Amino acid sequence: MNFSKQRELILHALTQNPIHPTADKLYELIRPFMPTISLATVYRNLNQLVDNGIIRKISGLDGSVHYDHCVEKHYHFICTCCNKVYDVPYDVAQDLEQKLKSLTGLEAQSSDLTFKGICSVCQKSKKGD
Amino acid sequence: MNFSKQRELILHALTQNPIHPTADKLYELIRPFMPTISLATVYRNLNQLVDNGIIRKISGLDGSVHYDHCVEKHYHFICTCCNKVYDVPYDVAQDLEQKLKSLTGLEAQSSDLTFKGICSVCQKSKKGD
DNA sequence: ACTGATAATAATAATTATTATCAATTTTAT
DNA sequence: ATAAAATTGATAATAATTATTATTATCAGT
Repeated sequence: MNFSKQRELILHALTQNPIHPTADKLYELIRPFMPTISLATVYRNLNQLVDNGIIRKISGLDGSVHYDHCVEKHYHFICTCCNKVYDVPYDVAQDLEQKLKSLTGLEAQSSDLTFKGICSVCQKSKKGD
Repeated sequence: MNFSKQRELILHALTQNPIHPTADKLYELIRPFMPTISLATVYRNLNQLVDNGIIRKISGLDGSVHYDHCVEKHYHFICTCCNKVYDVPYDVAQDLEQKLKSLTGLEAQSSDLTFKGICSVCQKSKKGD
């Protein structure tokens, strides 16, 4: 992977906006700084960054894929009401790959744990109605 | 939900083909038995069955969503080589929602754990080359 | 500084996946 | 049997992603 301004911007936008954005949201975030950037470039770079283990994909939300700049092990909580993605600390479940191997023999390179529910913000606003 | 032949067939195809198929794959599987069924009907019914907790969605594979007839708690292993989806028994990780709550306070309605790696079939065939 | 090889880009077309629309048909409860 | 509600097939519309193509940027080696 060579250096490119576009890739820098995408990575920077991901790091500065820990909102687990989609490719499209990133495109929006970056355009003010580089109006000429192409959506295809965003997609291409995101895929490359994922392939190189620099960022992570989060799927599970309906429709589009979200991205996460944080490589440290952690999980996600998706609010089914506001669709926000929250981080969940690693100690909720540890060494899952190891347990998988000892129980089934399968060797996983990665694991992805995602919870779904209603976040506290949405629970409060619902009560307030 | 009313009864309909189409829904019966979709559910039956899912149960008889534990390959975690996509909507499109199910369409293929069903057409020999009912050539007039519409792809839209397949999508519509899958969504309804998911909403009623009769089947489950599996996302995480690139592209399309896969479906699982089994409602019993279990997880998945996706082979990055052949793209097959294997079932992983529940005892690999138990009571995750409870641990989430006690550690973070978040209340999850569901959790989804997916491993990725290369299955034994693909590992063997690679060695054989 | 210049060059060739390669990688990356913008713009857009193409593809794939899914949902919405709607008139016609089927199912269910009366 | 019949009316209301639900479901269907066909297709259009939308959304998400990937592929294409001509052009431009990067970088190691002159």
